[in-house]
Amino acid sequence: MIEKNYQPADIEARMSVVWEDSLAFKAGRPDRRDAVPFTIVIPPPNVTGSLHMGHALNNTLQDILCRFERMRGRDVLWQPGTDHAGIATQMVVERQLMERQQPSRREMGREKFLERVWQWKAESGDTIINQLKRLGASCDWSRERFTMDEGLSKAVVKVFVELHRDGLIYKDKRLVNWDTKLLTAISDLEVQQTEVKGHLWYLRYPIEGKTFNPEDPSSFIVVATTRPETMLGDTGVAVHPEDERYLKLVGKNVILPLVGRKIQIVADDYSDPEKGSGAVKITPAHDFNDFEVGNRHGLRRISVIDREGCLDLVDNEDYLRELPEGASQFAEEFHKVDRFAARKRIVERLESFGFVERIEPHTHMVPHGDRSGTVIEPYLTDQWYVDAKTLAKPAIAAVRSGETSFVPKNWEKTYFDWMENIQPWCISRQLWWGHQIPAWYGPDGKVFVAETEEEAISHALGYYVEQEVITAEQGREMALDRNKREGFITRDEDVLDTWFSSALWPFSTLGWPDDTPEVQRYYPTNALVTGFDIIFFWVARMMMMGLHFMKEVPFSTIYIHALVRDEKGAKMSKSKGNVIDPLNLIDEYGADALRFTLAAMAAQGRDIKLATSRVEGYRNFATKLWNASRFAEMNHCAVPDGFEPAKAKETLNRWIAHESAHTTREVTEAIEAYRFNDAAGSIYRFVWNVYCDWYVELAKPVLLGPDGPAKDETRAMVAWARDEILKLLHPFMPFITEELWEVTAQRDGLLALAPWPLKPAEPTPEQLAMLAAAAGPTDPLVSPMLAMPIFDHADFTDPKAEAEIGWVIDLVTQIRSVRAEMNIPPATLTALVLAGASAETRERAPRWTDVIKRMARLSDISFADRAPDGAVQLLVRGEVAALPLKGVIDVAAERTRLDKEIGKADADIKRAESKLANEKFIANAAEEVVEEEREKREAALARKAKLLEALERLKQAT
RNA sequence: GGGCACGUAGCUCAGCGGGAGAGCACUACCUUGACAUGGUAGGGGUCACAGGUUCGAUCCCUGUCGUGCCCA
Repeated sequence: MIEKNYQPADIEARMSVVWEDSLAFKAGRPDRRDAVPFTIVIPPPNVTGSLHMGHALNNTLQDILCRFERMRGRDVLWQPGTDHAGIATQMVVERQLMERQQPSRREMGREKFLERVWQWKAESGDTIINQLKRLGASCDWSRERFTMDEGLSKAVVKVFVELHRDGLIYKDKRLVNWDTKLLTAISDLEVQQTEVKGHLWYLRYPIEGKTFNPEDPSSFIVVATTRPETMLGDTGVAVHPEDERYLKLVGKNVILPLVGRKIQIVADDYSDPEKGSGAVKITPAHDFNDFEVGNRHGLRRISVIDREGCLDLVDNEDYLRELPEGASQFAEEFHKVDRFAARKRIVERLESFGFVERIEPHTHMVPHGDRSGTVIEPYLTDQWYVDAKTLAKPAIAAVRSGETSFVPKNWEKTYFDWMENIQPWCISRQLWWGHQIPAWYGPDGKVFVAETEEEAISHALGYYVEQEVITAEQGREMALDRNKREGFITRDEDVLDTWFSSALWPFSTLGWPDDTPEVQRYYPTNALVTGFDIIFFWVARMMMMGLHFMKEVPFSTIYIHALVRDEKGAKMSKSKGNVIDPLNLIDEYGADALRFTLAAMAAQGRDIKLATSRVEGYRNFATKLWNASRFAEMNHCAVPDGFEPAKAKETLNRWIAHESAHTTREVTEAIEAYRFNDAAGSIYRFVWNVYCDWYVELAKPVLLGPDGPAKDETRAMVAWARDEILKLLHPFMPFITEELWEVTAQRDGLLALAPWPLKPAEPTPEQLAMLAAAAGPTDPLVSPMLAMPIFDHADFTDPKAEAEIGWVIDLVTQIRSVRAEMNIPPATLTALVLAGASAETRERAPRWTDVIKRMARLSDISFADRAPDGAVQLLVRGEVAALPLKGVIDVAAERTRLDKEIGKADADIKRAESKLANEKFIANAAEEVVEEEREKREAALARKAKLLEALERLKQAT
């Protein structure tokens, strides 16, 4: 029994339990053992996060694919899980500690702090998972993974050790993006360039051997800089090799103001003669470009800023080397001054000595940390790097060859551009929460990379015995006795970039490095569904790691969806306060409505500006379906055993079977092509504008009429078409459809596992051979080329039924329209006269008398040779339908109406004729197009003739 | 500066070489036995602008203006 009102919250709560209890989403169900697998790995959300609109969209689309393929009979694995999100999570917990005025991370120490983070993960880790369940995500929840699980950690260590062994991971001292607030290195991708209004300072650097005089330009060279405080670390000045202004100065030295260091003027292309003064100061330890210039000219690197962004001068050997007397006093004065305060003070000091020529306002891009928001400091440290350039090569080739393809295709360009210019990937982070790097250091700092500490110590002992640092005897003792080797080697404190473990997600979640049945069966995965913002962070790295370790691409299709924005097109962000919480929408309108909205708006290549009114509209759509199902129930509609829609006798029933088959094809093809919006639009139209608006209405007289074969068949067909709707709609609106499926009939099983109305074809041997030869997409069932369906009922067509029902619809629509135009009240019934009707119409009409009378509010339908005098005359598919309204209608108004109609016909005739008169059109246009134009002309001419006749009759009547 | 999108009804968006579409909003009428979270009918657009290609351009090309995003 269907409840009177559609209450999404009740249904959704109940269906979640039903699915969970029946293990509906479990991969590898026994009944699917022989089925072709279909795999998607979820983009793992941050374990401490909560569901935002982007997740809602992302997971809705994945769920549509998974539910669709599950219904098509495949063994679906939608692999769920969460990401430990190193920096983000550590920040959350640290903030908590601060708010609760508890000991800080450093005060409590690494071990205690990590315990604390795990505790927080245990408390909040279920939040997002439960939210995904509320959305209806049909993941195999029994397989949930976490990037810091034991198994996944094992994969991480293995990958690190192997890449290190192969020389693809290495340690290097170079400039990194340093976050002075979080006190860690971050990767290029985590840096956001932000436009900042700053200044360009023009500084005078005195030339060696000349007496500095601010009035004498030959006594100094002017350099322009945006960061005057880094001048303390300058080790050169660069000018362009072809810049004639400075040619004779190249090779000479300048004396660094305030510091007294002697530095060289070098010629380098990096200096842009158009910019600033054409001369730039070179600070290799604090600027990426300067670092390169320094390398080219063998300039020293002097770090003058510490990890917290303060000047670091006292006891700084690099800084103090070769400085004149008195330099240490200056160092003490500025030591530990914050970089921005130092900027001000140094400029003041320079000004007081006349070293500042001028200051210009200057807008430029300044790097900021995406998490901390603080200005990133290029900082010289030892970090671990991945040789991304080498790993990128196969990843580029795989997309070039089409083994993996992007949908929409234009993202491939973005992918190639980035991959072809890829930089070494800095993977070490000075954090505590994450995978600790499996590297140990011996007493002299030598690195031993190994999967376990035992392994590392054995390598180390072997090495140091060989090096005669320890004796063989000592080595043996230390190997045997844990206490004796205590502190001999120490583990690298750093952890890995979160994205390092995410990069392994498509195979680590399946149990790799163990050779599990899941790895065999579900790798490579079929589709990856994600937003463009993580193509670099995640997609590219999965491609690299997948190809390197599995020798196969991780997925054959990468579907890139849009960003969800607010109604005005602004990116949703907490700081702007324009965030729409998907859970609020679910509470208010139901998960089905939200899902349908997102799917309907997910047109390729376009951002989604979410308007709540759309969600409301689709909630109404769900209500409509609910009520239509109630109607079917009230009329005892049920599908009898062995019912075959294609064998229906009644035209109306054949028509809905025809329309249903058409919709099935449309929806199926659209989902296969990732055109979610088209699929949603197609099913929406079918449910509302075909099934509800016409089929059910046209069926009412039969259902309310006397019992008999026609009524039996109609009851069956109403229920059958409803079931087809439930199936087609299920991937989009799983809750309401599953509920209706359950309550409308005795079922063999869940709708989630019911067969899709249109089955994919098994590839033929020829197709398989073709596939092997082409070495193309590895997934025959989703490859468009091979998706030649075996139709069951979906190839059913009945043009005759379509024509007949089309006539009924046109007739009713036109009568309604003219009634409204003539202001005939709904309560007034009118008669209908079919004038000069064809044999076909005379045969058809009696079948629809009840329906037409009911829907067009008629008292009677009759035939006549010609329309009665003073009647309103309509042209329906070329024949006259007359409403004798003498006395009721305004004759003048009717004449105006007819004139307008004639005008339209004239316009059509004119358009068609001008085209047909054009020789070039006849010569060049396709034959069908020309023929179509002729038909249009004939139809319009006929229409006009009839209308003129009608007008004539009207005149006679008055 | 380079790249990628996008300017279509009041709003949010589809469409895309052969007569402009949806939802919401709006107007009028309707509580008819699934549904007022509804029904019926209707108004509303030189498809940003200017050139070009074509028998034919909202659609393809070029340019201009405007908007957004990504990378330097």
